[in-house]
Amino acid sequence: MSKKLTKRSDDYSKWYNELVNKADLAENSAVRGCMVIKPYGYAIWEKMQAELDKKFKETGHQNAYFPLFVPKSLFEAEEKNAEGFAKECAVVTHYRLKNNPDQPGKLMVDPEAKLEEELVVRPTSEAIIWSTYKNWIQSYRDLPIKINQWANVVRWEMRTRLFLRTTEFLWQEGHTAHASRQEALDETLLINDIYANFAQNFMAIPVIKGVKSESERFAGAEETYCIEALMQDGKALQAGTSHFLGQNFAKAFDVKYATREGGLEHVWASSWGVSTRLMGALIMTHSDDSGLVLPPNLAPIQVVIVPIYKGEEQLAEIAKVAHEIKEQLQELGVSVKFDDRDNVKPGFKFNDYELKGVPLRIAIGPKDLEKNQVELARRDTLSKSFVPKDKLAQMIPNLLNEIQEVLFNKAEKFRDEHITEADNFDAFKEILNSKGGFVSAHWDGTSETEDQIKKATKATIRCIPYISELENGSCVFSGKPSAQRVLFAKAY
RNA sequence: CGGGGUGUAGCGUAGCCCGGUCAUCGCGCCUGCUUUGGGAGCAGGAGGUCGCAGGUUCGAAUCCUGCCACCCCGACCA
Repeated sequence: MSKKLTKRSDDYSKWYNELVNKADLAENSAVRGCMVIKPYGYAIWEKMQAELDKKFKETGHQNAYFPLFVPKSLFEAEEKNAEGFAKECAVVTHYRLKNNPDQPGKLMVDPEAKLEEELVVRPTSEAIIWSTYKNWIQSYRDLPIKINQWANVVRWEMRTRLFLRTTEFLWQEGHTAHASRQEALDETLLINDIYANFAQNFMAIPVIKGVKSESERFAGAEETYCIEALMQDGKALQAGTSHFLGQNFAKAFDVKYATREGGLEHVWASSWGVSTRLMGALIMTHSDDSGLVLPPNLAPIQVVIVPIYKGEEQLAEIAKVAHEIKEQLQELGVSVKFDDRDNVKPGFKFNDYELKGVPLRIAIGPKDLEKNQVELARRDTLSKSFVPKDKLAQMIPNLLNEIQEVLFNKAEKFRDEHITEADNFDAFKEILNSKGGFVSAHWDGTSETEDQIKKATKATIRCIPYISELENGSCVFSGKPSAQRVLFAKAY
């Protein structure tokens, strides 16, 4: 296997897979379509979790946990939701194995141990949660309920891809119940904003907030809001969704509350989630041919110190300086690793931390000790400079902020350059085939047209952006009147 | 479930058409010495039911049959 990473431009999928492996983020497991998230990858996910969790709690949400298994009868209660997920459910039908009489040493499913009712492994938790909320809600005094759960879900997809689409994935899913339509809608939008801010400010991933078209809407929702990001290969990625569920689940599970006025009404709901798919977005937004590039906010290691030395005495001298620097920086809240492994050479370490996307690298050698300086290298620009040792503490926090900003600006510029208007279908197709990215075009509002466009180009409506201004035009496909542009793209 | 492809060491592979010291090479791993300012060098070493089961043959990784697994392209999709 080559030491070098495949170039992004040569084979984007191959580059992506190699990067995920070589940066020590995750690997395919022997289990169909599932992945193993390795410690380094998981550390990044934990950073995301911590930040999101903080935001949810700041806005009055609480964490809870609901069962993995959903009895089929509950699962099917909300018909549209059930229908939407039916084709990708793992189902538990038996609860016991036994020795196989025909093949000694092998086990078989015990036909005697068939479940009365099959259990669906949750592809999403609305059903199990709403069957529980029914017991929790009687009066307007019980509302709102604003709960989030960190969990795994299973969707038996035909084709999988590390982080972007795996059979099992980790996510958070929020499920709220409210006394009024407006309150539930406000919640839905609030969360979409939280997602957008998180993506942009924390992950440095520019996103477009919008509404899904009917055919892309969550099964069982009245409206799906989303954030859409653009990857370096010109394909769009849905990075998060927030659904306004109306009273669909309340009706399906008969969840009513006594109003202040003495009436009895169904409650209003929202649900929302982001998943480990965001890891994929992170990789495909910032990485380069040298590997992962992590925004400082997400980097488990923000600064790595690599010693360059001959012999143990020299290492000891360098280690003394390295530890000084490390302590100084840690007091400022910067996470630092001093890599004094003796079994790999400095050059290997340089490459390794570049692959892993560590934002800043400090190299200290004998020449630096003499001059009281260090070599400081930036991952985002791959540039190096010599910095007086005493300046580091004041420089580095600022530099980390700067890198965070630079990464966002760079990604935003790329994204903006890849939003192209098309006013006829030939231009539409041409844009998709050449530069890719989002195509901003008029659409007549029908699912039929969307479907035809998808068949012809593989592009779908990613969203109807919030900011899309009303503008009279005619549909790029059917020529029928349209009131605003929507964003099309090929998507992951 | 349709169409195409692949199974050889932990990973990536050569060999297969044309059966016969063919089990090849690279990475990784182990030991030793020398190295350390951009993925170390040299020497030695360990590691294989050639996917599984049959068949043809004096002889099969190689040919034939069946099975299994995986991958890619579609349908599906956070």
